[in-house]
Amino acid sequence: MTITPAPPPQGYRPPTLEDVARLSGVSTATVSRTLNSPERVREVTRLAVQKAVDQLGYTPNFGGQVLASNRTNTVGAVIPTMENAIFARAIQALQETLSLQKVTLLVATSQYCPEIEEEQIRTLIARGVDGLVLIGNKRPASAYALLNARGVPFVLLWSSPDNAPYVTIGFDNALAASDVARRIIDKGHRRIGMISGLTQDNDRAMSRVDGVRATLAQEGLSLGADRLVECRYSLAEGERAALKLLSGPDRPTAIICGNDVLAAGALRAARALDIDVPAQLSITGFDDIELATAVYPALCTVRVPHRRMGVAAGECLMRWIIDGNRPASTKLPTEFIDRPSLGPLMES
Amino acid sequence: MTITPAPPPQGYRPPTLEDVARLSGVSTATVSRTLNSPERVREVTRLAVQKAVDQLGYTPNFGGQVLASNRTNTVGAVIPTMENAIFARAIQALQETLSLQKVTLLVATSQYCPEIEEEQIRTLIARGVDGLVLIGNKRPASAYALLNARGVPFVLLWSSPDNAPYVTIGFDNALAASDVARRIIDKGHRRIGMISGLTQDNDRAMSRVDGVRATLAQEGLSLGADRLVECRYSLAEGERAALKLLSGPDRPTAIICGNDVLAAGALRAARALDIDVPAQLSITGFDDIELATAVYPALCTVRVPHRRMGVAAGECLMRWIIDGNRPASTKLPTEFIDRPSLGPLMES
DNA sequence: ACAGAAAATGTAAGGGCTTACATTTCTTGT
DNA sequence: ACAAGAAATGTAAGCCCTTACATTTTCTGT
Repeated sequence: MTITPAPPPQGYRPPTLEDVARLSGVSTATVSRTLNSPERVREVTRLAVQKAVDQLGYTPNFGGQVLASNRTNTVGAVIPTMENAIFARAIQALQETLSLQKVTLLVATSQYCPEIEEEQIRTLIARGVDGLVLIGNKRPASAYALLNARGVPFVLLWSSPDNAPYVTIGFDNALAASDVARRIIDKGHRRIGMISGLTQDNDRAMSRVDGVRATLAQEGLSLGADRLVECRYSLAEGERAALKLLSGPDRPTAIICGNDVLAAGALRAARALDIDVPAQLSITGFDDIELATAVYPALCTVRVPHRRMGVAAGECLMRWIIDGNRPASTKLPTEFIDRPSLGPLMES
Repeated sequence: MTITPAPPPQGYRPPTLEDVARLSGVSTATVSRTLNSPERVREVTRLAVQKAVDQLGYTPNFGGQVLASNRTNTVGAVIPTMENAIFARAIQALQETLSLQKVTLLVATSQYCPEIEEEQIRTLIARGVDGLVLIGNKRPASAYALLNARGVPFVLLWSSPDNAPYVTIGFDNALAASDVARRIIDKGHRRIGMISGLTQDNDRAMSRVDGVRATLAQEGLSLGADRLVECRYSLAEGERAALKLLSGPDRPTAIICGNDVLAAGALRAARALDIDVPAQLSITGFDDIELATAVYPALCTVRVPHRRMGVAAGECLMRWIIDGNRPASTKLPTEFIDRPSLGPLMES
């Protein structure tokens, strides 16, 4: 069995536009046109060029293209993490949308850290991305300055378009969370706790807390320090946070979680403490990822329009890049998903 | 509130190397050196150049760099899907490793489809990636031809290095699966079923089935058509497959799943049929993603060295790209993770 | 069949950077 | 203080493509 794959033939120089032009007997301009706007080339010419291209195995040189056209056909996205399926799916949708326009997506992650995010934005800009997709609207002014300095089109996802003067494709986090709280109250719950992601630097997490707080307030309830725990978005941290909420006196009968991963952690905590869900404790999540139905009982949650955001971001950004006009923001709806982890308050 | 962010100043032309050279009173070559190999420039000069760079806010033009150096400092990876956390995490590790060398990662997904994968490889090559990371070793000859034609360094992940004449950083899928089967047998199980990912086009799935089959054979057991179901890697499909395995007569007392997602699906099926895990049915997974401990009971599984593969792939590829020598393959160990979803056979 | 308009093609000028090689400047050892 | 070698810097030739504009070919209507 041959172990060494054919090495690049030495002295081999990949064919260039000029080689194709020579072989097909036309100018380089015509070859370029054949490749980029075939409708502007007569059929016979086009065929001849095509033939030469195939024969030589010609592939355009990326650097040359970029230098000459001043476009990379690349869009960048910076997401907090790929490990939460919700972002992975949105990115997938974005990618599919962009690839329809022959645009490639560069994905970077920030680990929810503003400094890393800014660094990633810088890197992507240095790579000449034609546009950017970012999550949320809370970031240092220096990051926005960077974006504006280069005039790179960018759209924000996940936040509410109401909250920032940038093109945003998102949904009303506060309203959705508020709705969850309302329904929990309607089930009779009064001792309600919340596990939130870190609200520092995270407008979505903040809005969700605000929404819950506002609704509780309508009922004269509050979300005191003993009823609200912030932690990073991980199963283990969610579990720890829930243990804390559940171990005090007067423990909550319902816990609203900032996302499904935290809720799954809370579920694990309930199991560890031998607290039945939903009979003794209701738990709700946010996102509606697959995990929500993998756990038992299945998580009551909020469905976030991740795919629609991804698609819309791609379309919106491409429009902006191509015609140069800053498009409008879009607010998408969320959907409350009722599942068994939320139940009525039982008298105890 | 201003709605329109500052537009790119019209007539604005980003500063070039030459602008920096002029301002700092040196040649463009020196500026280039200052940026790319500062140790070759005297300190006073370096400082002067740095100052000019800062003053002008200079950023190298990507196209120019690529064209002149014939390197993009980009590596591509094609993975089946981002929605399985195992790949997401490996990619994360790869990305971190590459970024140490100022290399950017382009990620594409194939949805486990060989044609899409080939198309993605083509696209990445057209974008001038300096190297590629691919999952598995089973793909059409045309895909390998593509890779060889351009002489792009590439490494394969996840497969066993024994199975293909390419640089591979993986582990012994067959052995790991075999080990799982062994342990299940040792717990007394004899009626053993398996839910596998689609083995067509997937050497890892195939190897896992082979491993299980071999071990069962040692005990005179077989994995007949009634005991092996193939399906796509999703929770719902795993559930459906398990329902099938569990609804026949003489149902298995243990089900080996091709990954954790399938196992979580199987767990859901067991719950639907009111079959207790592990008392009446043992279930094992593969990967050891977070999901494995989010479900109840926690999944017995095999820990796959995803991060190590990602890191090794990055290092290996960069070495290859830089010094031009094809590196060796690496086989990493896996670890059996014993958790409650696997229990001894109970007399019934 | 021909003028004039439209379509197709060609010419050639960049675009910004890296780097081989040439030149200048600095070190070192005596 | 000077020659020889080392270090630093400069010169200029590409790298490959796109596109504005110029030229040629084809088409249209009469």
